[in-house]
Amino acid sequence: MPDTPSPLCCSSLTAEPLSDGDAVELASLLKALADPVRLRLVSIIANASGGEVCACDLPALVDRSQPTVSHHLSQLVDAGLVAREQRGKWAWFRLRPERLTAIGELLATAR
Amino acid sequence: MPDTPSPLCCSSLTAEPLSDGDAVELASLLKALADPVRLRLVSIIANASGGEVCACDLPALVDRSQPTVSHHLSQLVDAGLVAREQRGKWAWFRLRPERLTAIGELLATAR
DNA sequence: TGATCATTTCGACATCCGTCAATACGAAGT
DNA sequence: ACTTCGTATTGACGGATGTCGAAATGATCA
Repeated sequence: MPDTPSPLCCSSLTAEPLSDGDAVELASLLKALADPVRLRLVSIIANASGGEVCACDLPALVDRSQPTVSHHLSQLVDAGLVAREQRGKWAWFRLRPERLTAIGELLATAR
Repeated sequence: MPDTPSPLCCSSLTAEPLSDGDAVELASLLKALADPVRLRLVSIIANASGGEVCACDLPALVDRSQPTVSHHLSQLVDAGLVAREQRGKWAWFRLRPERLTAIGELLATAR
């Protein structure tokens, strides 16, 4: 699990043509976000009071089975967009804003 | 073909939980971008001198067959990220920066 | 150690997606 | 009209993805 992925920090879509490797990495990041359920999970976590949400509440909020929600959360965590913390028997999730804003700034520099 | 899609303009990921419909629409936009070949196409177009590229050059640049490139370009056009113009027998493509920056700003407002 | 409860993993299924070869379409020129 | 050449569409194939029920894992408490 790469904690500090490489190309997000400096590359811009418009500064120079994307290398093949950077394109694959950026695509996998965007793919983690490019699903309605995962987008709603992210926005729910972002809007939670205290900035964190218990996994136990999420299946009802996005109207999916508990295994499905767990699957989507894993993808968000793997992409580095969301952080997972185990507290007692509950799992809590919070946003990693740096990652989101990094993607955002990369796209926002289009000209 | 919606020329002015609704939720991109005002909604933020963090302002309030995404509605189901907005999530679907945003997801389809991100999905259009979440592919290595399409990302490279976008960055190639963005870096082209004159801001536009002839379709005839693209298969070689992204190392895919002509039908595959045409398919990807269609998806980018359908998503409103790229504009297509027929000139003689050649098709030229240019970026639609507003759409890219809109996505970017939406993601960049994560907190 | 058992029992209980929250979460993840597994297995299966249907659908979607990227890809190419073959074909069809369209615009220019002869 | 016919040919040529660039681009789009079709059809098919393999692999990835979203989904769920069932079973496995892990953590707490009695």
